[in-house]
Amino acid sequence: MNEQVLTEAHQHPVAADLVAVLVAVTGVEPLVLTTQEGGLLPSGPFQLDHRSLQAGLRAWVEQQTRHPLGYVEQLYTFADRDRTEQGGEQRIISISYLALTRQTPVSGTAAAWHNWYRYFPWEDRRVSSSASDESITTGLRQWIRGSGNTRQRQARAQRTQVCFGLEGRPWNEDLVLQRYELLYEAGLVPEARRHGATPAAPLPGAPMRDDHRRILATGIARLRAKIKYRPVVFELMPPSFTLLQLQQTVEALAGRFLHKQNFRRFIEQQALVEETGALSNEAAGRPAKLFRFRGDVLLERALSGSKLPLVRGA
Amino acid sequence: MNEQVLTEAHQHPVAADLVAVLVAVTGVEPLVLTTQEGGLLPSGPFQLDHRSLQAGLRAWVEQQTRHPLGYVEQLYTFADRDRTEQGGEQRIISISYLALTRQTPVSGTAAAWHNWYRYFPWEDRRVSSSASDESITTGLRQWIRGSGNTRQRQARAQRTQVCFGLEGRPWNEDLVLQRYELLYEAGLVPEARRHGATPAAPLPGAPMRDDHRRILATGIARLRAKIKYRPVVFELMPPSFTLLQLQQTVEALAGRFLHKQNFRRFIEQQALVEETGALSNEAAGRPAKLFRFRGDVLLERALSGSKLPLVRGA
DNA sequence: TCAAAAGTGTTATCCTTACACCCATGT
DNA sequence: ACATGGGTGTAAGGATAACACTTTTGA
Repeated sequence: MNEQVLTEAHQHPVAADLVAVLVAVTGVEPLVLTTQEGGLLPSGPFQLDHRSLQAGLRAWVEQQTRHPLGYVEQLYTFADRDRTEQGGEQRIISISYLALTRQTPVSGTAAAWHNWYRYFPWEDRRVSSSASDESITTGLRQWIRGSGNTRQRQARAQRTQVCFGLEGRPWNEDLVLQRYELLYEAGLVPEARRHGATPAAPLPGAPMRDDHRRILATGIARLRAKIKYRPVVFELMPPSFTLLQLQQTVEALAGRFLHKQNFRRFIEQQALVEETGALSNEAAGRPAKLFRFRGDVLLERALSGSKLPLVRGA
Repeated sequence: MNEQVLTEAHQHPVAADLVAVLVAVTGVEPLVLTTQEGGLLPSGPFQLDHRSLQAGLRAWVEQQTRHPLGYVEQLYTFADRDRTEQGGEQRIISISYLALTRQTPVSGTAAAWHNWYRYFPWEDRRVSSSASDESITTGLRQWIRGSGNTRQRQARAQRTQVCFGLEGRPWNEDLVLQRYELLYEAGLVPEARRHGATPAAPLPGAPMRDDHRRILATGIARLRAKIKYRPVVFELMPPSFTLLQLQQTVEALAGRFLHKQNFRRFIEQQALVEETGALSNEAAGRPAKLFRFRGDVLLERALSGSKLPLVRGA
């Protein structure tokens, strides 16, 4: 293999881009911070003076949006697909991050918060599925029919059914990325046109530049999965909150309504919150107890839940 | 901000390295594929002729080890810390992957399989914790004492207790990376010396070059967490296997013994396997039924388990 | 007084954990 | 016969899902 020679000497240069999916929630709306009139996520190149990837990301986001980052975790690193629209010589790698914050107004920059369902209307199952669902199923049915052999047609049909919870299958809110990629393959999102797809009937849902919408889908999927087993929601909450506010925050992220009593049991069973003693009377109705997050439990126990059936002794 | 100027024009070049944590299991041993006498994981630079990151990874691993990859998933992208020992001008980022395979002998290359507990002896709780545990607790106690104020000392003590399941706390097998990083911070692994730590008493457990041992820890942690909710173990199994073999494979990965009957219920409850009809009489004792993995279920249902208390209607 | 939200009680069902015990085979 | 591993039964306890109902406030 003559490639072996390259191993030592050449280090093929690439450009590394840092991209942030910065999320906040107000009331019942999940928000994502964008630049360029909602067409891009905050991002910038990884530079030599950045001490680490995270440090670089923080620098870019704070510069572009005047918004300091709190909780940050790495999402995924992308390099395949035609990543930039112009498509120059150099390869670009995107290292993406999920960041959570209490929403604060952005001032004096081109950054803006947008409801993330603007980009993925089909992901909000709280609204009685309207125009969005109609055009999706129509478009996908066409894509299924458009495939060559019966075998492939069946595979496409099944994939569609699983992703969108059709034919009696349950809706799974975690499959955000799978759904987006399905629509991409089916040529139903404008971004796919850059990949030489037939320009099918456009779907409701705003596109983004480069593959930022795909990155956003990755972020939403990760967050939806994570709130189930890690107390990350609290990064999005004010210091004290009512249980309804907490529930509505989770509902905003998951795009689904939750069962009130069972949700409360779910929360109290994890012993993650404690009463502040104060009451809230912001909403109509009866004043609710205010709670605060017990940050200390994160240290005390390593929440994980073994899940495997261990033997007693060991 | 004059950095803004850089955004458009400059793309600071970095080198992107692809690193694979390739795992297999034989009998009761978890194995990882290495090069350089066990000092490195298979790796190589991302090149212009690689169609995607994964494609590049596959190319490198197949070239270095003659071993084709099956299941592959991205792990994490590293860039912080002094990544290379020489530390040149250029920044290097490592994009790491976890790969699973049925073990096959490697031939005619410098690659070799090693039991991964060679690098992390303390992670195997199946052997009655011997020399390894002794020197760890001693070393960490010293590190705790060595901290300035009482507050920090307490924090270190608590972190140690959670990570290593001390003071009545349960052992959590998922905290592989946290444990390694703790030992790194405490200067108890040789790799830390590159970071200017006091050369403390060396711990049992082989080091690796660059930060490959950290990447390996990341891979093990991911795999241990994942086997609990995704049927990835089957990537490591032969086409047909007994339930004991399956259990021992999981035990090898988790480093813990499992409860036989409950493990079987756990498996059958997920309906992931079916009997082949044949029997195995390789081991002593009564011949066991052979099973095969039902790959079809992966398509049928999107296994996920909502976990959130949804309302009936929606 | 009525709408809106808070909060309590209760049930059946399922999963988890932990026992104890019997079965089939090779040496 | 006995060691080794295969396989079954079952009972207690906790978590989940689904009910219905009472309480407290503001308008």
